[in-house]
Amino acid sequence: MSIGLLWFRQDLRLADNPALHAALAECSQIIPVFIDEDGGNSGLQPAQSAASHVWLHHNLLDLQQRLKAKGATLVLRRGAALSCLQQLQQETGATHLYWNRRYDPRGIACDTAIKQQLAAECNLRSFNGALLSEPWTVLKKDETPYRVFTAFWKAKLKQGLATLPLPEPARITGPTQRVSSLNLDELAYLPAVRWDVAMMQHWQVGEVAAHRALDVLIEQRIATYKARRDFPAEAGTSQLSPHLHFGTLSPRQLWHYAQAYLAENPAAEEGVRCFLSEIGWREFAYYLLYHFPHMVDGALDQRFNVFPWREAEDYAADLQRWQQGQTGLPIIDAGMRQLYATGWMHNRVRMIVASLLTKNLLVPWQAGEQWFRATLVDADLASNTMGWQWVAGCGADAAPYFRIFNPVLQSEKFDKAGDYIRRWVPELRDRDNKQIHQPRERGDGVKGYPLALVDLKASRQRALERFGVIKKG
DNA sequence: TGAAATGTTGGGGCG
DNA sequence: ACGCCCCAACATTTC
Repeated sequence: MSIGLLWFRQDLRLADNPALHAALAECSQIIPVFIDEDGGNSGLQPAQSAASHVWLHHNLLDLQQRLKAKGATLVLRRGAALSCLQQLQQETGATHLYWNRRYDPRGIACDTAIKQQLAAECNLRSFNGALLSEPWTVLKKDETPYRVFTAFWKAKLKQGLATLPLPEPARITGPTQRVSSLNLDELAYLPAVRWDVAMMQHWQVGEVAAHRALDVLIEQRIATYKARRDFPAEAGTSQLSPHLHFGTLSPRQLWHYAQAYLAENPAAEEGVRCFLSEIGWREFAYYLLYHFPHMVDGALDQRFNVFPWREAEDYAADLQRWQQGQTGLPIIDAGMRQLYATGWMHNRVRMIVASLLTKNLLVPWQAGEQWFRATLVDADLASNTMGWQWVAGCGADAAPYFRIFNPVLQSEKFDKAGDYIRRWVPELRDRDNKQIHQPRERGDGVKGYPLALVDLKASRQRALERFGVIKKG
């Protein structure tokens, strides 16, 4: 008789789950487990990913219920993964251990140690559940990793990605013995002050909800995705990012459903291709993180190691106004308030607010990345790191140093009627459609809204001068 | 997956 | 009728 430990991490789904699939094929009893590796005093403090922890709480609740309906009970533990798994193996006499791989440096180090330590007691098997293909399978001719997205994506598409998603199992047989578990509440992923309740009104969590959201994307949005995704007032994006982060959807499922839709609707090709290339950017993010692990906290482009960002005591007040959506720049404040209220921000606006912080305000990208990590329900180390470095100009395929967004022009272009701004900055509701994009100036008669934090023209000039140093290498 | 400065062109007003 | 100026509207270059 074989007993399999199935370790859930960022793959909180039953369908298209390779580790689960293999465990069911090889074991007569399955013990699903989730470990709170960052709880207590180890590693990151909870506050550093507060919003996504709220999502995680609800997602674990969903997984618990779905597993129970199939016949298994989710075991919750807290602590270092290695010791938790060692203990579980001894308690249960498990013969196998299964997981889907992760690609961040800490995760890889942890998993490698487990493989070494548990190999004697357990048959260990890991799978790809998070990516279309593994990072090490795509390299340039000279066997070094790509640093340019289009070349990377072309090479990846050329691999052929035809594998069909795995089905959801009908039944998962749990162990005959009782396995002790923490209660979900003991993991304390919900905050003491319940700001999470309002935030979660914007979301539906779990695997069924993920597939509903996918249906909405395919049936209502993907055909017009290319044309509509850039307008933050519209529901033109997929909004699947938290589902991808926690794995209630796999990129392989997205790929398959989108291709199936395309086969029936050839006219939607442009939209489908555009959406799939966004999945490609996610692949690229994981790929870069795997090949260049120092990206987590340092610039990919080493020339930026000596870049003269402002010092913390100098930028602290500006950073705070940016975080609170009180910069006096309408599109910026709209975005930052949407983020704080809903745990999500439209991608176009993410680029605009990030450009302001890193270029106009010369605040190091790490400070912005940290705030996004704390406030986004989709907070994802790989995507977040790549995105911020891309905007700051120190990443792969990065925006050149001179590409500085003008938030007023961006606003006029992508929120022409001011709907997005009015939704999130009610102080400006009564401005006309021309005025609503403009920075708050002295004597413009608007009440209860701050004067602009920076002069856009002067701060642009300052950034050009300072970033110009990088150009010379 | 820019913005701003600079260059070019062509229509209309006007002397 | 003609040249001149102005200035959109677009294109190109530079940061």
